[in-house]
Amino acid sequence: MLDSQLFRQDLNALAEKLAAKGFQLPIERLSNLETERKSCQTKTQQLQSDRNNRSKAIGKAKASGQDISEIMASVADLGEQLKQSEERLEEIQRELQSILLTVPNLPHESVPIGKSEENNREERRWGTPKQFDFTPKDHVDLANQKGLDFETAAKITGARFVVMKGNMAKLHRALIQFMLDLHSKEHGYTEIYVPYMVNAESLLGTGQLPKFEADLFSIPQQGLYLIPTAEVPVTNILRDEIVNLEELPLKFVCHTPCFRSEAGAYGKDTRGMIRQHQFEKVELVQFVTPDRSYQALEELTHHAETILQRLDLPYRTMSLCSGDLGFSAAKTYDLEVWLPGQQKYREISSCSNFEAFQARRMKARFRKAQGEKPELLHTLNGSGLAVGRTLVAILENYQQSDGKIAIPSVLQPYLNGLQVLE
RNA sequence: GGAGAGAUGGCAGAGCGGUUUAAUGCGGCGGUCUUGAAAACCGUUGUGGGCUUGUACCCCACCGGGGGUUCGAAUCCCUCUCUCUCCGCCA
Repeated sequence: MLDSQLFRQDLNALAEKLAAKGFQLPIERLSNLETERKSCQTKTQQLQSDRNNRSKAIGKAKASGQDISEIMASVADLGEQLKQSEERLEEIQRELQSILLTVPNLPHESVPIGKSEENNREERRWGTPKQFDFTPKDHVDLANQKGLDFETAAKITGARFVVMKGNMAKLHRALIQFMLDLHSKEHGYTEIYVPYMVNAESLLGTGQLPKFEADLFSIPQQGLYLIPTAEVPVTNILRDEIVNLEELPLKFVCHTPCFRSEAGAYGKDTRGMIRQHQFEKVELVQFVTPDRSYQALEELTHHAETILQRLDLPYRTMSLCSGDLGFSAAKTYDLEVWLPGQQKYREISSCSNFEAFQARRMKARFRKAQGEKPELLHTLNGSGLAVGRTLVAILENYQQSDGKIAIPSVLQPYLNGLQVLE
């Protein structure tokens, strides 16, 4: 959420900035609501003040045994007036709030302006796509005899799920372990375990609600949702909290399954495990002071890149343009890994700085020193990495002419020294 | 699943319809004293919002969440959530 003060100033300037993100600000409606809010709030508070004073007077008069009928009469009409005023104010504020909750974050000044992913800016490339002396297969063709089983998953659940068996399942697990270990041992993240179901407040805090309910799996009976990313439970750890400056930065690494309905992606990536309803992800989350959040974004992105480098997977780093930025993000780097089966770079990580956007929704704050006013934190997160897609990248990049798949050396210790997946 | 108890400021803990917009203690911060520190003493110490060019002042809201009764609610009523104790069940 943006600072509500912004909506009381130059709405046209604000609207212009939001237009870069493809959002149309309802200027007239906002300015009308804001005008009415101001007069209604002032009036309501005046009435409340009146009521408080008269009620106190009644209390005192009663205690000293005086006649209170006169004061009681003077207060008679106040009640109804106050009630109406309070109800109207509440209505206005609810409306304002419901608009504010659907306004996306503003892009950072360093973000390229553009409409779609074609306008994303390539920041750097790492590694060279391997030249195969045969036609590389995609992961589905490669793995259907090696333990990736979409048909069984379709039977027991439905489309966009997978069953993994034997060494394929172990390789998948090894990736998770490798990523968690690297980030916690070398990058200073604290490993954390969280619930895979969250309440609506948490989703509101990180920005998935109220706008993107259709993308979620929900459990209406209990009023819970399956998490679409660990970002939701982990970031909400600091909801309604005030932390001390000395505790910052807070850095968490967390492995969870992620559940996404993929509504609106019906035709996309139907083959294989690029786009599943359930997938594993290792997520990096940071809470930092506002002055160093952009430095933290560079660091966090580098932490995610390190995984790809250690696995020797070629990738490129893209800076998303304004129109391609997510709802809550001020700036995002996507990491795209090379997939020989598709002859394309495909997203495998997304690293974002949300500035105070999520923190304001969550009331996640820090205090510089005893007695100082609390300030909003900046929150960041990034995949480090999406595990399913990393598995795909390994299968496709490490395939051999004999159809077997070499195991990256950094993973072998996690697989009892296994060198080849047959 | 059954029975009961509870949720108050950073923490502990009183208040159970007005005279307190929450007593007291601990902790934090500032000061006095001291070569310095401790102790003692004095003062101060929640969050959000409104008004305001900004500050100060002033005002409003907040005693787990929501709703109600009342001129007036931390206090009474309803409801939800969470915590604890006992019983049952259980990985």
